Amino acid sequence: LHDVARSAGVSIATVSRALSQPDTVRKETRDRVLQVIQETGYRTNQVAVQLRTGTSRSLMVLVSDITNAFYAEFFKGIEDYARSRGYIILIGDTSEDPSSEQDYFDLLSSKKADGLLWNVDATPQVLATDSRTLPGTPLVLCNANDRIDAPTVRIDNDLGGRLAAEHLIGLGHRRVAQVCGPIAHDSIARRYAGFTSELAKSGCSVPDDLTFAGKLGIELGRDAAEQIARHPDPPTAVFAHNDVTAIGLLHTLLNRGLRVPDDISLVGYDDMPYAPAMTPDLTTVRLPRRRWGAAACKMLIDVIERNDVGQTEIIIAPELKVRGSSAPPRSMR
Amino acid sequence: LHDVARSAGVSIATVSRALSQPDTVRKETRDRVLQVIQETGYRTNQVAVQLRTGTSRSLMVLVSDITNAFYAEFFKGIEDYARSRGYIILIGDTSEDPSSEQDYFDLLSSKKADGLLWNVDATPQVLATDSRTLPGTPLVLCNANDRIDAPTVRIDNDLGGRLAAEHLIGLGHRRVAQVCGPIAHDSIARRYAGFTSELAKSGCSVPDDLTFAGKLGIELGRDAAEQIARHPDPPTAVFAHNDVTAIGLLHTLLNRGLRVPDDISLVGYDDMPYAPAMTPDLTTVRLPRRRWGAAACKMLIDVIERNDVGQTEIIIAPELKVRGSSAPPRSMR
DNA sequence: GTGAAAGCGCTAACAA
DNA sequence: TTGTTAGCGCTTTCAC
Repeated sequence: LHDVARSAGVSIATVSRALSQPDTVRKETRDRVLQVIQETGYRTNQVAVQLRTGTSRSLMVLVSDITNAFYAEFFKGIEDYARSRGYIILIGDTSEDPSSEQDYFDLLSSKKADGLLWNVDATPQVLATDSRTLPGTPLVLCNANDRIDAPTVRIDNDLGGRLAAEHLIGLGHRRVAQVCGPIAHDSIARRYAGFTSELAKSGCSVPDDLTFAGKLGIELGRDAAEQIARHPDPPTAVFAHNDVTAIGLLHTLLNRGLRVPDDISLVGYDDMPYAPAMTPDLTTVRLPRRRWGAAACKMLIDVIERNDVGQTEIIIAPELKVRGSSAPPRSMR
Repeated sequence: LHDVARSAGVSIATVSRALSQPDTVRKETRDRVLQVIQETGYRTNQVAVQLRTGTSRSLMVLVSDITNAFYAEFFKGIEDYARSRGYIILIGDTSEDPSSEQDYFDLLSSKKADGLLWNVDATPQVLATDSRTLPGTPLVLCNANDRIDAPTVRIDNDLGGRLAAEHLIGLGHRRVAQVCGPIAHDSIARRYAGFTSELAKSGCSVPDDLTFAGKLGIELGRDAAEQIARHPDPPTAVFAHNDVTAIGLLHTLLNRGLRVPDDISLVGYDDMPYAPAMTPDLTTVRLPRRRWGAAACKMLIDVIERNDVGQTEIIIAPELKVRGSSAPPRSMR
């Protein structure tokens, strides 16, 4: 900055102004300054700006497991929107590890980021031990969490569960299995509740021995499929709480000689990119992940910039994608 | 800091030292200071530290498309290793957009990050227009790129291609198709070169009308499959440059009534989590993505901290995972 | 319209 | 062992 000022024959204050408030500087002066900046390739030091102004134009995004391919589109939605408002994003993976969470929170209180977009599943342990750890920075949740009071942009998982149930009931299924994630996660609990309550409308319920719960993933799907294949009175349909799990189910069911959807129908959740390329292609509840990320990001930036946020909770509706893995049960054909 | 100093009855310098160089402070003083910090919940402002010391203990990771699920494990490898050395990572998606790249480079010259881990595919356009844009910060590439001179940690894609060819040749295939990504990408060019050169050893080559190139993805796989299915003299095996593309191929081949691997064998690349859950499960070239990320991250931190980096190029070997989608051609059975 | 100077919160050289 | 102080690079009053 000093060098630029010297070369342009002005003070550093003028250079600074030429950059941040161009109209407060006479045109000729401004042009001269910008000329020098062009020549020297000067770039302002963001850290100094940040220290001085207390603003970083960056957002922290925290997820519990970056390994989950599910987040890819979600990040993209955030990234694109953030960029359009002049922010960049910092993605962090807490691995649900308290010390890791603490590290990221420290960055926030250091004002390295202006706000936090938190896709929290389980209530983080930091909150249990020390309520002070949640920094007084703008925060938007991407999942409902009754332990934390903050604006939220979330998927309507209750609706998602109901869509799946409605579809299966509509096809004529009455004996149905469900493969759930950790019920302590709000998003999972709602899928579960939506699915079972919609079934209940038709007098159906999922028996305990057809309810499988665990960490969602291929392995859980495989395990559930094994038990279903061995079951004396097997279900005619299964609802899996995400597509990866559904893939595991599908693979093992086919291996065990069951035909999908002839013997058993399968409904997934998420609509991952590979869902339409399974054989049979997977009926699933589509989550508009990119839109979800963008909406959450918009709300966070609005909070940061104290714009009119309007509603404090946005609920995004999923959508059923009917494909080849679901059909009426054999008894109906 | 001032407040803590006042409460503890010492100077701010002592507080600073108690935190960063505990042994230069008398134990009693230190304890008193730490006590106060504990009570007040003081957290040091990283931005100020950064401005003063010129170090941020954070690393920038740049990829061209975060939407690619392939990166998930790669990020995790980086994250875990970075954390073990006390660094945090900032993930950015350039979308191969020059202005976006420029924004991220600015962060680097601002010293918001101590170094850059760059998984560059195509040579970025910033380099073409302005050679000054590449900041003088520590840089490690995660893909070879002859336009940029920097330490590199990369996958041995030549070997990957050769493993696929060797496998197919070994099974007895002689008429083989290949579905490639953009040949301008170094990683793709090497897969291609490795595959074709290994085939050449057995006097085989991939005819032009069985070579399909484009943006890797389900659609490319589908298109290739259509053409293969219609081909008057179809191949007995296909090598796809990644698993997503292989999934698209598999789906359409099966839809067109071809049996895999009975009529046609299929080999993918990457070993994505869903590869073993396809039907048939996918033979593929496994890339140890987590190890790759960790190795790259280690090299970058070593460069930053001026440790002995040793070699300046690390090449990570992929590994063939033989599964159900490949078998000898019908003529050999 | 422009310049001088204070200061964001911290670290490190130097002094005591 | 501890305190004083300069200054990292910038923005922003307040004078001129």
